[in-house]
Amino acid sequence: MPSTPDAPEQVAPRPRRADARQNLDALLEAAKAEFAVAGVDAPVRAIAERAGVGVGTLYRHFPLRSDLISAVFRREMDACVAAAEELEAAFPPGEALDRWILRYTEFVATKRGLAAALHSGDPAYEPLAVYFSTRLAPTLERLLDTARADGAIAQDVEAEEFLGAVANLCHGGGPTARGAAHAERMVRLLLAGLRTPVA
Amino acid sequence: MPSTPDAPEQVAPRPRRADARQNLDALLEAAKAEFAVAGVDAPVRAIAERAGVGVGTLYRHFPLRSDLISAVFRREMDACVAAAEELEAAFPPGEALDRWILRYTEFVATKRGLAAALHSGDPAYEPLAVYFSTRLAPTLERLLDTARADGAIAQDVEAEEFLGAVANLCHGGGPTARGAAHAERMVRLLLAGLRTPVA
DNA sequence: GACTGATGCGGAACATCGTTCCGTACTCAC
DNA sequence: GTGAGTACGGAACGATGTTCCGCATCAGTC
Repeated sequence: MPSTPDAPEQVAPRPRRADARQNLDALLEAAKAEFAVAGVDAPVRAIAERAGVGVGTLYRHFPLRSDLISAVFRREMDACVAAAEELEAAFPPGEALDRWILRYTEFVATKRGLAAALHSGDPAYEPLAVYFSTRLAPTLERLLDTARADGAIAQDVEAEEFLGAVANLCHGGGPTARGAAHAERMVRLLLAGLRTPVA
Repeated sequence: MPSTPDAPEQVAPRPRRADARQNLDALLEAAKAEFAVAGVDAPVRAIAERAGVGVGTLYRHFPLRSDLISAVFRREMDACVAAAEELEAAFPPGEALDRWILRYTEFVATKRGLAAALHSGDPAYEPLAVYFSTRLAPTLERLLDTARADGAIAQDVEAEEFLGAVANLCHGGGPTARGAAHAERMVRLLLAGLRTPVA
């Protein structure tokens, strides 16, 4: 990851007081959970309540709704990137790739409404899109390169393109349970496709 | 258009009283105008005010917000289909095709937020998606067939696929003025592509 | 043309949302 | 322990979608 500073600082620095740090973490966790069940349009009050905190506290840490969304997603993207490193260490390249893509699928599946937010034209989400490209894409690219060098996959594919395809598979079908299963089948199909020798 | 009844009746029949019919038309016109400037999320009160009626009147005609959206879009899709017939009569096949696609582009451009609504999973929008496929796609298919028979275009393309591509070109770039110009350039490029002889 | 029941209208009222504000409580360095 | 400053909670505000009902208006009938 060449052009990204190692720890892209939060917009606001981490709070000095211990209770504030605890609340911030609780908010991020609660927001993640609410987003998973209600999409990114989850009510602010529900998030605050789940975190055991008042809405004022939420707004202290995240002045705009989009700030909270961005923070949660950056956090989960970072976790996704970290998972890649663990998987690379624990599994052979082909299997690491498969496992990571399914991990990524899980990430995307809990982000109902995110695509709409990103395409809403609201400039508040611009940094999130950039973060997506500069963190996730290089990670997958590395996994793909390693797997290809190992002979695990045959096809050549753009990392960003592949990430987009998987995201579309997970979102396009709607939020039904049937849709989720369908999405996973399609993703596995994509992964199988990577094994197919080039014509 | 084989499987579509000629006049797919409104969910509610047209009102008996003359003033009610007038208000309904005013609401549809006002909603179209508001959607064009504010997207489909335009406030209900703004639509009612532009139509010169109270919100109660709006909700009498369209019990759910999605009912109003559906009604406006069906009306505009019908106008789009009607435009095709006029263009076919007035222009040679190739030019009729071009002009219709640009007409369709204009239609899609004023529908910010519609794609998100359609993919929201809300079943209220299902009939709208069906109407899209059963009205617009056959229309374009006829235009394409005629143009191909006339030798105006060389490529073979699925009507629905082409409609989707144009819609994505118009929505994907965001709602900026630059985006609109960009979209039209890309659409014209697509149309030019249809002329390219097959490899 | 007047009458009258049915039809439709307007906008106040309600619930919910994102966001702001400020008195109060807590924390932490000394 | 103490004080200064940080952070908290939730009431309050404005905007939204939606409901409700007293009142106006229309369209047949005599």
